[in-house]
Amino acid sequence: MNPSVEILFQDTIKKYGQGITPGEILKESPLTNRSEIVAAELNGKQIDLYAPITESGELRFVSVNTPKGVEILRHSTAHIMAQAVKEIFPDVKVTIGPAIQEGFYYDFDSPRPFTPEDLEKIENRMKEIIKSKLPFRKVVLPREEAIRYFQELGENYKVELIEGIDADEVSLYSQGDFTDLCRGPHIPGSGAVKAFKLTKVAGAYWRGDERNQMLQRIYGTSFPSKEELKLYLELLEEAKRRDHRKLGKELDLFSISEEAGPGMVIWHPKGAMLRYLIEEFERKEHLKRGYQMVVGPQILKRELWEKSGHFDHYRENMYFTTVDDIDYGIKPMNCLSHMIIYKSRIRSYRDLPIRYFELGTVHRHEKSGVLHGLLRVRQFTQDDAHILCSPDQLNDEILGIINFVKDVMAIFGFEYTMELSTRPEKSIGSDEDWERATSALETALKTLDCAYEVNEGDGAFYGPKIDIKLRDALARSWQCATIQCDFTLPERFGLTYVDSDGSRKRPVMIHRVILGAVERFLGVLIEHYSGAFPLWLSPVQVIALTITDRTDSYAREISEKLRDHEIRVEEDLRNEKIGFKIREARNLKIPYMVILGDKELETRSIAVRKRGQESTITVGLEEFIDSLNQEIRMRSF
RNA sequence: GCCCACGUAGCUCAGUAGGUAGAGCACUUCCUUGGUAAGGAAGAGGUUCACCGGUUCGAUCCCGGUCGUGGGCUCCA
Repeated sequence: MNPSVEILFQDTIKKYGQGITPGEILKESPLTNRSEIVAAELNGKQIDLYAPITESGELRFVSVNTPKGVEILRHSTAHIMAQAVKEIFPDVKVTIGPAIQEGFYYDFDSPRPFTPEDLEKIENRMKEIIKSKLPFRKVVLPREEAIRYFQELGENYKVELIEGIDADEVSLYSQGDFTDLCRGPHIPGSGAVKAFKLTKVAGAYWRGDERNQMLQRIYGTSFPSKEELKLYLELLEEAKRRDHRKLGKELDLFSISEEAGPGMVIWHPKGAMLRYLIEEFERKEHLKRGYQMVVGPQILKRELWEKSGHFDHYRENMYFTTVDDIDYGIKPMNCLSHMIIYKSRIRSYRDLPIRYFELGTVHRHEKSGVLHGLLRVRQFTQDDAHILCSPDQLNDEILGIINFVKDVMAIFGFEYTMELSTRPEKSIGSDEDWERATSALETALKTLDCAYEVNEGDGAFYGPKIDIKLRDALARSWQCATIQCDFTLPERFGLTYVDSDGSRKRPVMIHRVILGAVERFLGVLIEHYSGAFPLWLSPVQVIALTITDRTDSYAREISEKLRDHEIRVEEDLRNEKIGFKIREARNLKIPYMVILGDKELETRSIAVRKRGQESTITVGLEEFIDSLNQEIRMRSF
């Protein structure tokens, strides 16, 4: 019998001789985007365009303009980079080079670090490789043979990788003289790379383990077209413009002083105002939802941290101090005093749920290398709450928290993703507890129709959790809110309540934050709004600009009246031209300028210029105040 | 904590084959009273180039260390 395969493609089945390749089928297909095709899928499995087909099935093509296609393109670009690196630096050893979210990287073991000049050289060599349109070839070798092959080349990392693969055969891809261990698939040839750029060098541990050898990682990216690459690079530029560290300085919001200490934020008047506004907002929102405000001490005796388990598990991240020969731990979390409040009297099931809220300032000794502007600091304030409830209240409580998060994020205009993390290998608590808590979290997510991902085994050792990650204006995500169930602390601290039958029961504790840390949230918020805060959050809402000093007293009168209506207003009475004052007010992104000259003085009016607009409108002060108040109430952007 | 890069006036940055440093903005004073994105002039400002050591007749520049910042890695109870 003549071996043949039946291929379903675009709703029709056709017979081909065995060994036909997707590339050949593509050539005779009526597809109009043939030049975009980088790989194929046979029965849902990705294969190379030049791979002989040996089984029947449904064939699809993968365009470079799809997420799957661009991943293949980037992965192949990483191989081309490795080829260039090996050609220029033969004594470098290759390790791994996957595609990642926005590009690719490849880790090398190099006797000396790469320099920016090296990157340029590598880029140039890559361009030559691409120009010469080298075909990619796939070879399948028995495992042992592949190990021998890489052993001879001295590529011990590859040998280690293959030794870890549980299969009889492994696939190798070559282009030119370069061969790499790889599952594939790959683009048909180096000519398919249209637009790439190497972006940075960095250190990275072999297999991501800090006990291992530090490797040299080169990051790059690759796009189907030059235009897309350009757009991406422009996005990076935009990100730099929005960087909260840059805007924090320009708008005079905060500083981090070497003198004071790394990871310690110093809030300047405008930044402190921003914080105050956020905190006021939070207090109100929590009171509305039945939380009680509490305040605990900044340092608590060391024994208490031993009792909670923090001393055993978290000591490295804590600060300690000794006063009158007594050891204290500076709090890295707020839960302990909340539990002391709970324990201060006997609780009935009628008291539950109890929701304690604290804008709690904590200190954590984060490793020096991880500090980053406002997003990772050593002292920060959490909008922290601990909910103590009976097991059957868990569902409603979690539902309430998720709704809280949804409401708040809508006000700021954030998009977000949710992740449910389940029981890790090392954990404490009974199966029943874990099941109940996990299902409570899951039920709430489903009830509220939330899209979420599950991270199996990624929960805390004391309970499952939901993490909410914000997407900022540049589609980067930041972990802010988190909801964690805890079975340990109520146990360790002997928390109980008296149930309806008179028996003592153990409450469940939920740790949760909505914004996370005020510092981090503000950092993300600054970038989200690009420093142009909505009126209700603007540290300065209105600035009064005078044209000549003839209107100085009128300006003072106007701003005083605005201040009487709790509008945050500044005056610019400097001996400068109006164009100059407007330019500065624009740079400071103040929502409203009120321009005051002889004309306005004469008619007792004001000329209002709104942020983002070129022209002014002349109105009466009362009318202006009314519209400001309305905008503030709406919290609109 | 690890790898790499960087650290010059309040800010953004230039500079020196190693001979004790400059611009713009900001600041002060004066002139200018000007209607929608930078009016003009003068002045002051660095305990001398993050800090500490070393090499040198001499170091901001070379070498070593420390601290800090940035990009990554790891971590993020």
